[in-house]
Amino acid sequence: MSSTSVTSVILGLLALGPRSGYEIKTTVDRSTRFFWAASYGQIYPELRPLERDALVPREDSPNGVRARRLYRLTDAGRDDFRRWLLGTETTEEVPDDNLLRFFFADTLPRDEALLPLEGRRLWHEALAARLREIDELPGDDPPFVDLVLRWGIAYSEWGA
Amino acid sequence: MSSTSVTSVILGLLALGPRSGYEIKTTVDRSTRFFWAASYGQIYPELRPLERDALVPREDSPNGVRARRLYRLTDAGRDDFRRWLLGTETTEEVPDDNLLRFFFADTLPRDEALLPLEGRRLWHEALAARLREIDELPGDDPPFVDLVLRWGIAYSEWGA
DNA sequence: TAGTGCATGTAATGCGTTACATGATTTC
DNA sequence: GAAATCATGTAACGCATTACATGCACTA
Repeated sequence: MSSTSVTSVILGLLALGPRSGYEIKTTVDRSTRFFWAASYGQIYPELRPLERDALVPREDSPNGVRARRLYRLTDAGRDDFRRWLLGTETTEEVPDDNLLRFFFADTLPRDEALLPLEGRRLWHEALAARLREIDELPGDDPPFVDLVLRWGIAYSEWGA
Repeated sequence: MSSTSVTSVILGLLALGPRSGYEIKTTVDRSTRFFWAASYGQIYPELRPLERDALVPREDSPNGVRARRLYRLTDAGRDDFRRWLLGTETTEEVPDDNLLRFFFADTLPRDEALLPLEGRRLWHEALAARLREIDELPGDDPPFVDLVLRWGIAYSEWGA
């Protein structure tokens, strides 16, 4: 399975309940859009290989009369998703993966649900440390440039 | 002049002092990288039209012996940059422009330097309002999805 | 009955990153 | 004298957005 963010998000949304491609898109637009967006051009093509890997077998189930394809997670798919969700590959730099895991934390049982949250916190701390490092070395930065750095530091620290 | 972010950033860095393409890249890597990055593939090609528009006439000035092209802002370029910096086109959704204006605020005289900061605050408030709106309508979201929304709201409110 | 929303998909387009080419110069 | 850094640039590639094509169904 290809491991881009789209894959994980699709799997995650299907873990919350069966959906069509169209619904995946609208859900993303309502929820993660502010930090992570997706377009039909990503979603529909990605559904194909996911079917192939037996992760999401589709059921042609017309809702009322209108034709649409509902996708549902198989156990294998649920496992794959769980593996991603509990994964901790520190994707240094980009906050996406961290936030997305955070976002899907409630698909986990109660006693594990805090792990993604913890991962996010660790990432925040790592970022804060790196920014502080930069802030302390040369010293020839104009005031506002420095302010943005401080803002970044404060922002990271606030994530705890 | 094309009005992508690269343009503004190049202009902004040159407003802080003359630089070469290489130095523009390294400066960006040290400073804005965490929220806005640029590659040679963007920087060097963009320098050409900026020259054409007489914004940044280059001077072939070997530093010591090594050949490099220093770029300096013309008055016209400074004006263009100032116009962008004080601009308030609310680029709804994407925080980049806001943060970048924030970042370059110290190229402005003291009495105007707070304007970009204010712009950033307004953007934060607008975002917070929108998230709160979303948070309040349907109500069928699982707990952590809601938590992320609340996180977004808190984050936005914190920007004040 | 005209317009909007549901629904699936693909092709074109745009844009940024990665990788490469090239060469001088400092540093170890 | 080898490796790292300074320095400028371009071509290929990958990937996501935009726009388009298509058609049914609900609603004003």
